[in-house]
Amino acid sequence: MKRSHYCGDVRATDTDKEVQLLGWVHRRRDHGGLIFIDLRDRSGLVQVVFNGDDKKLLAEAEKLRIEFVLEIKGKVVKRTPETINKNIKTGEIEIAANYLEILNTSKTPPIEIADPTNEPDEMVRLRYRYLDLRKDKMRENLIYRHKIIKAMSDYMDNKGFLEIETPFLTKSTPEGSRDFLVPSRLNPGRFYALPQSPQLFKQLLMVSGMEKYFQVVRCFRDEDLRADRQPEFTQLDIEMSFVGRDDVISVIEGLLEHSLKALEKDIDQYRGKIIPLISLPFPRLSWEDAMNRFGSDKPDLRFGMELIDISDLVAGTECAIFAKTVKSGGVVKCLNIKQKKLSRAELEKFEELAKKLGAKGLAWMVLESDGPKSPIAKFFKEHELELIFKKAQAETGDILLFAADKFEMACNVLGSVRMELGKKLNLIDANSFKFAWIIDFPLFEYSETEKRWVSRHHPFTSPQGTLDDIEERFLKDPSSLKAQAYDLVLNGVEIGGGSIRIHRRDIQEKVFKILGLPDKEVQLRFNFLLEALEYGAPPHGGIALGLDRLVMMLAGMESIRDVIAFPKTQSALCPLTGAPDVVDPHQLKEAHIRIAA
RNA sequence: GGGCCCGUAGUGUAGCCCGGUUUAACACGCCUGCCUGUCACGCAGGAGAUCGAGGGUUCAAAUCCCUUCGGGCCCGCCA
Repeated sequence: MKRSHYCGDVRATDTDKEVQLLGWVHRRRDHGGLIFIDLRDRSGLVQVVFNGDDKKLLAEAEKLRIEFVLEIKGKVVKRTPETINKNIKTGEIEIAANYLEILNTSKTPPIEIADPTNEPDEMVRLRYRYLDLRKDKMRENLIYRHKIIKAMSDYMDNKGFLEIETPFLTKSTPEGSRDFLVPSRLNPGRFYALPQSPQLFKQLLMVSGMEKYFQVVRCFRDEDLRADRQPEFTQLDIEMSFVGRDDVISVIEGLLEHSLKALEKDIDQYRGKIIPLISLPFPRLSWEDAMNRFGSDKPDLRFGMELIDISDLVAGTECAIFAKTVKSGGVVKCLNIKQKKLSRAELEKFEELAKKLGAKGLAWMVLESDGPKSPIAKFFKEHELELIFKKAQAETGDILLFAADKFEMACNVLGSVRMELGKKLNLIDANSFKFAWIIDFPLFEYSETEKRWVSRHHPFTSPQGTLDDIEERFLKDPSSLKAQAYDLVLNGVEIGGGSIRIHRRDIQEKVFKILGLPDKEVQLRFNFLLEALEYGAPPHGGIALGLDRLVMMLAGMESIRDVIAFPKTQSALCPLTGAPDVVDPHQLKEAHIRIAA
């Protein structure tokens, strides 16, 4: 049984041809003696007519219901001008059926496949995912995803990269996210871990002399879920030998340019999608600039409203909160909301948000024609206010929001407020795609919970500078050490990150030491890496792109789940299969596992 | 671990604030009948809901209170 055409591909040029179609009943319009069926397959819709000339066939067609699976044979006929349907690709023709076989019937589906406006509760969508995936939106998203990943693979191949698979059953490493563990039946009491990323294997492949590696690979992290985070997700993982930061960056820029262009070819398979126009090279911002100007290490560059640092202007004022903050090494920053009205209640909402994020408060000034209305204006002298207004380019009708805190806290708080304002005040053009590189990240950050310095990227990231430099600067101020790391950001979302790696044992050991990892632990967990670095490891570096997130952004979706065929709920459950589930006691016994009750 | 929002026929919603004229409404879908040019077909009729679950307040609870379950968004977490 073979089809002659896909439903969506039949055209006026096929007129008078006998065709054979396979598909699902999308909609039916039963006029009694005349029945229309919209037949759907992956390619789209075509109208099939049972015109009543053949009474037996018509009687059979009367049995048809939504989502029945059919084999249809018939003749392609041109529609009369007044019956042409411009809304579908096949609207100039229809199929005059002369044969119908019902290959399968269908219960009434809990999801209205033909109605794009009716989107059921996500629980229903995931429970009946195979039906949800029949809808245009999801089908188009999955095709779009396939096309872009295929284009990426082709590009990598053309550039001489080898796709090499790395193990899923691997070793748990300290640092980083929580591992998913897999018990080893053959080795009682021992566990594999699913990889958080193929990081160490791709480095070992560089030691192996593979030079250019890539992999479209699943990664696993047992952390709490978000709209853009799933416990398993897909990366385009890349590693190269003998490269520096700019080499990696230019590969990715070329990759994205190529892949987005390739999407244009198949645009009719995912109508409604925008193919972003991008211009190379992407802007680069140092981490510090990104924090200073946008209050985020993944700034959304689709709108302005940058943060303004007024620390030097308030240090000597009588505004105690501001002056004290600056004196103790913190910063005072503000946002200028140009010519927008916000009620006192709305301003208080933003203060609430700031406090939730850990700020002590959020001060505001409403610049009215008769002067600034503000709880804190009285602490400033006239000329002090004027300097602040000048720096913030504030004029009557503007509103200023202030945060005073340690550098990162003040930036993050105003950065979040900025994003909320951007959404609330409609400053964001949903059709624009702003890529940017964030570079010169700090190598370490201090973990308050662990009371020690931890890697901001990962412990294999090469520091900027020489070994002596590193020792000296670490002793003086660990936060001043910069990493040879880079993140790719799109519209305020981190879609990739990478670094030049450490390829010398002595430096790697030094970093482990700084991180406070006991020698024994290092020996146990990372000895294989340290050893490998001693056998002619070339300088190398790479990057990984989060493909789910990238596709989500490009496809205009708000959730990563809309570009994953079978995702999990926020509590990491699969409503379709019921995973995770209890297992048979025999299986537990074989895995040498006892459940603590 | 914490904050916020949601849960009403198969699906999407209204009703909830301020308890009683509600016999829980509307749209889609479903069922029956009619219909030869529709394409969101139309027309006539019909079935379908213990209002997530449990408890409480009250003469009276979808509506108020408490508990609990499930879903979503966020903070923490995500080298």
